[in-house]
Amino acid sequence: MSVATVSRVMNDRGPVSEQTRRTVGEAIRETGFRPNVIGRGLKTARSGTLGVLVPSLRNPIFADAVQGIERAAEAGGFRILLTSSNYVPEKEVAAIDVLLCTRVEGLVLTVADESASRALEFLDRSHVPFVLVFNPARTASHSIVTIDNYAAARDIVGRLIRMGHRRIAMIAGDPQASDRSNLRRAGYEQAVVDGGLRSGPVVEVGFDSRDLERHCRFLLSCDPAPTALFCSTDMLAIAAIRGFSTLGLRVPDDISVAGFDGIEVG
Amino acid sequence: MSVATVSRVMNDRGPVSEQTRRTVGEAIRETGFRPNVIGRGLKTARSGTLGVLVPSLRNPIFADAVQGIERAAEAGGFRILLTSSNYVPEKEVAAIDVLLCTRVEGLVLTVADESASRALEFLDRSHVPFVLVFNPARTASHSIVTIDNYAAARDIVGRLIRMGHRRIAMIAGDPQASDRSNLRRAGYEQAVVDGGLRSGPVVEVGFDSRDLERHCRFLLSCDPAPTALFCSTDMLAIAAIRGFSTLGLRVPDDISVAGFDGIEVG
DNA sequence: ACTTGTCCTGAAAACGTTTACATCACCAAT
DNA sequence: ATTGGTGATGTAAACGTTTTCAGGACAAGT
Repeated sequence: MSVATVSRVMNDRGPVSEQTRRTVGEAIRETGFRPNVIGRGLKTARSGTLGVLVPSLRNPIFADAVQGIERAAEAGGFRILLTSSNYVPEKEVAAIDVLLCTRVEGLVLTVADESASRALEFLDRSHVPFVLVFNPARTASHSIVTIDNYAAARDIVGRLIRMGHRRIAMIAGDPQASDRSNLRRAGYEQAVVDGGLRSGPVVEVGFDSRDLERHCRFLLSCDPAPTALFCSTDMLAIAAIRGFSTLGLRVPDDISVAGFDGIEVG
Repeated sequence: MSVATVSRVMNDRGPVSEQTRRTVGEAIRETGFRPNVIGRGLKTARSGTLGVLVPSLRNPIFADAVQGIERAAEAGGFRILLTSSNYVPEKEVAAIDVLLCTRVEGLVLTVADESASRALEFLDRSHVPFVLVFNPARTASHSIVTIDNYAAARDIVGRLIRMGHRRIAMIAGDPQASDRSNLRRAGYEQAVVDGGLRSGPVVEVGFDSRDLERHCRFLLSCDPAPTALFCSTDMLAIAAIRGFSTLGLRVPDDISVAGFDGIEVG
């Protein structure tokens, strides 16, 4: 019973007599032997892991995405190494670097757009396959999975117009931080023009949605006051709903609020 | 410039002349050399990874927990290997097994209580340190991090009573699935008794909270109808709020709803 | 000149696997 | 009796590190 034989038994590879197969099997059970995948990895040059990088798990859209990635990875026999950047661009590159050191066989990631180019050229040099999620394609050679932010935003706002709204405000994310925000805003503008309306009050907010109540108050003070609000993310929409409700307004009775992402709220 | 020297440079360990340090540094930069942590792991018997197992990332309470774990792990120089069980007990044990094969140096996990004993004896045999989260301690020798579900539930319900409610319903999770649910229910009963009230209508639901509207309708049909509802999780509370609102009720005007977990909703 | 010490560097073993190759026993066909 | 094939098993090298050990160079103190 050499190590080679044990390896053959564990992997069902190569000829092994029924006799030894049993013997080895018993020994494994008795000793609680567990193959060391890191030893295996060294020989086979495979880690069996995929790296995942998201800004934060506190946004359900990323949590959902990770959940899906995990499910798919498991089905393919991969484990996932999870890291989050907390929206800090430097941490993105650093995190990718440590993932590469662990020899992940692939990466699934969402990066802040401003740092995309830095992170991307870093990745390109690494020759590890990667997929961008929620990020617009920078060059044709990258795989991405995302949605048509422009068209979707246009559709949502179009729907508000068809519901009879004539004055539609928007809360947009930081235009520096993300192309998504810009695309969604462009969709909004297009829909408003298509509907023959004037583009309503638009406020741009950073990542910090804590003082959203202030923005809500501003929107209400506009003349004419908007009857509907389009937010570029669901997280903003939720914050806006809360903001309006602290201000004594009812959603959707007093003002309609539409979000973007389709987060599951319970 | 032997491999030993390179190793010394990379780890700042042992004496290296300034001259070679520079030479090696340049070579590393030129070739884009990245140390192979899995080779290192083989020698040092350290993987630098922690295993994390949660039921699902779709429940924000777990997503938040994972986020926190990830932050702490990173601070300690660890990476985390994330798996989820989807509430399937068999997958829990299987997942733990693959994590052990990858030689995680520790585990942080939330298991379904019914499978706790199986998973736990499995872990005990492995001699890998682990911490249970959201799980009640089974034996004194296990590390856990959780809360006093009983006392917290009692406090919440006590607060509802102090707010003037005299008829308080409860929606409890599956009593088979989780001790949490039972403890929270016991806290509820205690608070009701302490308040000199009769224990209101209580419905028990499984994992599937989709037909919660039906339960809401049932609660409203009770005589006397409850003026407040205590739910054993925030997810249930959210679902209940939605249920009531489809039924045309306003929360909290028409009925108060209290949850449990402190999920961040926006 | 000699020891002694310090600083630097390389050789080699070890970690736990996989795998190419060699060996051996056995049986069948010539 | 030889050859050849087949199936079972062992040997040893290899993967990329770390680490122990053994030099080698060189200066300083005797």
